[in-house]
Amino acid sequence: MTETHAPPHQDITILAETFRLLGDPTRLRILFFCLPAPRSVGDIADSLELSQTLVSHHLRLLRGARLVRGERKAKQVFYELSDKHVSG
Amino acid sequence: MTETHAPPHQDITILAETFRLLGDPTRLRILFFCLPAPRSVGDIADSLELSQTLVSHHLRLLRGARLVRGERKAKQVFYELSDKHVSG
DNA sequence: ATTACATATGAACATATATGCATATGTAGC
DNA sequence: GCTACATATGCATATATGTTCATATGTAAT
Repeated sequence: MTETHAPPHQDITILAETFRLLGDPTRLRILFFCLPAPRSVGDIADSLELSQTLVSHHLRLLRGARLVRGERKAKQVFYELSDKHVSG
Repeated sequence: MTETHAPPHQDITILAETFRLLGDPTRLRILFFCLPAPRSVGDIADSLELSQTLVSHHLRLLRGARLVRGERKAKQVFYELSDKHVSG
């Protein structure tokens, strides 16, 4: 029985939104970089050779979609993927 | 050993491009609709209440990324997901 | 050939989005 | 308090992108 019904609009919306966020090379690089371990904004910017501002902007979007989580340690904020089961 | 190296630029580019294409609700709906069985352009347009032109444009993008494959049967063109192992 | 039907293509346009610049906010030490 | 460092935010902008309209291409029947 290969019956399949279209997913409800809301699911489609959320799915598409998630894919859209993953659909940018800069954001993907940021995500991969944070995959092994939490990284500070400055570390991300330096390592990926991106401006601090740009990284912050992208992190905001990723945060908004709960793809990433930021934790403050003194002056720095370390970001990690919010789905813990992904990074192990 | 949780060592992870960043994927090469080309892989990132292709991945991001794929995600970008999936990141639009209309295209997602089209893909889900073609998931159970090949569908003609007209069928897609009617069923999803989209203009024929719009469907064609989106199908072109999906074709370009080899996410979808179109086969002509007389006047109609039927589209299916190109990765056969997905639909089974 | 002409007509009808199905799909594709190109141009135009309005909106979305990525990026940079300037600046604000937060944190710690003097 | 002030200064230095790290991150975030708002505005401006150039480019990308989704959609529509008009039209072209392809296919089949008369």
